[in-house]
Amino acid sequence: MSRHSYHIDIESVFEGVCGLFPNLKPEEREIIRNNITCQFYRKGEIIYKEGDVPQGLVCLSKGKVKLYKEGVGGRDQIVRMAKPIGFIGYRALFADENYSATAEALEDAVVCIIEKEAFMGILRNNAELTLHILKSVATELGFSTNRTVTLTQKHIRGRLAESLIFLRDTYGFEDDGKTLKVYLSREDLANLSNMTTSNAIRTLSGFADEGVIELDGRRIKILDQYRLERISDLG
Amino acid sequence: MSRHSYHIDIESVFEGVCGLFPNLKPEEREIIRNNITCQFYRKGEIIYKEGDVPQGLVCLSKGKVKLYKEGVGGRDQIVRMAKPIGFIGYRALFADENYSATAEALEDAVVCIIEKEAFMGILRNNAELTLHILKSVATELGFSTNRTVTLTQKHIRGRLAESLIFLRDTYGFEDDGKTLKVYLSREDLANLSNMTTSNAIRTLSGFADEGVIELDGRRIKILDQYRLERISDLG
DNA sequence: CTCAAATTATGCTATCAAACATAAAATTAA
DNA sequence: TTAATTTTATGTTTGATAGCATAATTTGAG
Repeated sequence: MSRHSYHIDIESVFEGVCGLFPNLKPEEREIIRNNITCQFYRKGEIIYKEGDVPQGLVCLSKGKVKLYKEGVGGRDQIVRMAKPIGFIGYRALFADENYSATAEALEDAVVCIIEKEAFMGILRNNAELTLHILKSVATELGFSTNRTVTLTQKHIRGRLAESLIFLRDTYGFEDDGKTLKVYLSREDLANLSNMTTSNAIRTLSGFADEGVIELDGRRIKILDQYRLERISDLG
Repeated sequence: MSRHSYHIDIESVFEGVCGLFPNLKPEEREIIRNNITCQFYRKGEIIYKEGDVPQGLVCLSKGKVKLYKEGVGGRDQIVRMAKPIGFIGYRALFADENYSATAEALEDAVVCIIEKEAFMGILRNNAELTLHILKSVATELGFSTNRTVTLTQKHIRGRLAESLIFLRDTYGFEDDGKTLKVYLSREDLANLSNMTTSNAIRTLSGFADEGVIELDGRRIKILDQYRLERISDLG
């Protein structure tokens, strides 16, 4: 963990962010350039909280972030896992609402914010860009609806297997081609899969006993992807 | 139920649809006018199926529609309840995907379709309209995420109470100010609330015994909104 | 109208997952 | 380092909800 503040190369962060937008005009790039601010967050720090007012479009330039909602009985539900380079918190911004989830850094992270009105001004004059974003949000709505069904209908093993597959698809593997490139606590894994921590631990051990995965602390190695997918599909 | 095809006043349907869009230019209205087709569906008929390819923007002009996904173990999950005048199936259209849910008429319904390319052409040149739609979809994504949490974390009574409140907010009351203006089977109510039909029947009877609602076949009269909301909030 | 099918109702049983308890191991702080 | 705290692990109990069975009622088709 870095002791003092981390050096942020704003120029490269800016280029990274712009790379997410299709066909920006020079004057639009300039507006973004003049309305972007960066910030460093250490592992475990909160980037924004459920209920906060969005100040702009938040871009995750470095580090992984979990987004979660506080559940009815204290149990959190992770609703999204973000990776760099990508946006977080845009749903609330575009819906003109307060944040509906809390964003927490899972690793040291660099985040930049494009000031709200500057960005919305670009959108109001760029239908292509707005349509591009609409497509992303519509795709995400599809994921969310699917998730509702699987989280409510699959059994514990199916839900956990699906989460592992989801993590594989989101973050990929380490160089060995087997170890998930994300290191979550059992509690986070539980909150992602809608189960208690004990059940996440138990079920994970079960998968390990069956030889589907291998565990080493928070390292999860997927040994048998086919069987994992079958467990997920069968519910 | 009308025996033969129902007479559809295309002109008024067209005006109804355009009323959902802000500030349409005359030439845009003209494009829509020339690319709209109408169809009548009887109660119980399928408007489109999960997996079908969207042919355009579908507008529900008359009648109520349920949208559901087939669940893992045969149990369906209702993901949206649509009312006139409003759109259905737009998520798939904007995400450029096949439909992710099936749309079924709960009553005799009139539906019109604005041909896909004609409509997308308008969007590509109208950032204000696209932004307006983006806002709607972002708002709906918020609902969907909320729903995931409540459906997974609330107990049966809380889920059913929430569904009744949702139906009240969506369809409102009959003239008596108490009877829900939508008549669902117990199975639909169960599929909306993520529970078995038996449990929907049982829990509904429980609410009636407690004097929170009054039942008369599919008529549901909400007698005590405050208590119903408390049941929903407590989970 | 008459019969068949679907829906609603209710009781009983089985089971999955939560809750609780305890302890070992790992991490963090002093 | 040691002590405190958090995380992980595992066993047992409890409880909510699904599953099944049966019957009454309603709806719809012919």
